[in-house]
Amino acid sequence: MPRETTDIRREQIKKAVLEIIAEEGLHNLSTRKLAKKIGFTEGAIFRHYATKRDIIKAIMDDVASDLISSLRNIVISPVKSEEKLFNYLRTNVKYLKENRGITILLFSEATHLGDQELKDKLNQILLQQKHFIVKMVKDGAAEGVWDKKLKPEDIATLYMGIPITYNIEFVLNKNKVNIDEFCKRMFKLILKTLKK
Amino acid sequence: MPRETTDIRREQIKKAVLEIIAEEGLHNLSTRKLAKKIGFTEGAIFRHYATKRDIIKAIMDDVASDLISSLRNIVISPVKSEEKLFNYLRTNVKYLKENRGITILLFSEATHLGDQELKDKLNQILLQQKHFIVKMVKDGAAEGVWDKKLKPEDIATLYMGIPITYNIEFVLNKNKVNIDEFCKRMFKLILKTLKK
DNA sequence: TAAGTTTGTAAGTAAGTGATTACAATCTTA
DNA sequence: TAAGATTGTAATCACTTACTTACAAACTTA
Repeated sequence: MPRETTDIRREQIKKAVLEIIAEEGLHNLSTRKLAKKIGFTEGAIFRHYATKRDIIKAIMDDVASDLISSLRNIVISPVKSEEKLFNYLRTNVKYLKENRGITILLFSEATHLGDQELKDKLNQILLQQKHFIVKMVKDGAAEGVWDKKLKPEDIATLYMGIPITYNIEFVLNKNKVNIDEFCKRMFKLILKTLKK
Repeated sequence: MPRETTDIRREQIKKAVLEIIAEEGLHNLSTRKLAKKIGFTEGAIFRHYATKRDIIKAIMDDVASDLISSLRNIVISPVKSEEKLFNYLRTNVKYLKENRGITILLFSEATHLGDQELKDKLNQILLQQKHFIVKMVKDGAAEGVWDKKLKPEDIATLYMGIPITYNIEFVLNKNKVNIDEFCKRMFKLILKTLKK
């Protein structure tokens, strides 16, 4: 195997990790399997990451910047609250669908890892998302289109369940769940909850 | 260790499995640790269950009968739809909180196990719950208190996210989330969605 | 081009995994 | 009470795990 820079190798490793997790779950991710997938030896992996957990941590940092920044762009976009919230939901669900490995990492295994550092990272990501929802709901209320008596934090909590539920349904029933249909239906309900 | 019947041992084993999962996660459950927790040898475990997976399967069967039957009792109870739905939510969330091991098994690891038989069992449990929600919503609509134009299946999907979200928040923020407060706030939102 | 750094390999480590075996103690039943 | 079934133990199986070590090849810089 030809030499490559650590930066390139790190990206390859993270990518391969997510593929394995998506296909076989975190519990089936071994450094042996990982090395084979990338096409070099186990020793090389530990040249670029000190431990297996470091790879997971690096991936969670990626999510924190990738997903969160694309959601942030929606939150600050100059469209009406209603359209904005729908865009947000669609982007959120789509991201989870197209990044199965990350979803598993976030909502299943990481939640119960016992590893406090990983838990903190996850918590930060979720808190950031909640913050986005709260902001959108507040803006909508300020615009006068949504109920001002609602607690935005409660809406955020209710909202958070939607992408997670989608993921579970998707895993269990595979391709049966259409993403656009799903988002439209859920959005309709949330909208009814939000309206005066 | 004194002799006991297989029935008694099976219960002890299942209980110990759930304790270990609740404390350390499924990935930290080994037959060695399990034997130590119960107080006898590994060989004894395999006297009462053929494989480790068989234990997990047995536990999921327990859930299917325990939780589902207590939820069924609420669904067929002779109270008003509104009260019924709240009781349901409270019981559901409470069960998940008080049975952390089962929750982990259901919503995290089992979802991504790759084991089709376990997936099927989980799917059955979730479908049953959805069916319950659909029935309650339909009954409420028939009574005239709730919006008949709503698709009960959509409400069921939205509902399903609530207990799961509670669990994630509970794991990440530990005791900070009060169960009664949480249920009341979420119920209020669902009710607004349901009303005409 | 020589010296030092970086990236790879091959072979290994100790520790842990689920499961099995041979055997003994205890219970049931004839 | 004898025979057969059931439940336990201790030792061990073959295998996988994350990670390390000794060394060589390739790249960088003087």
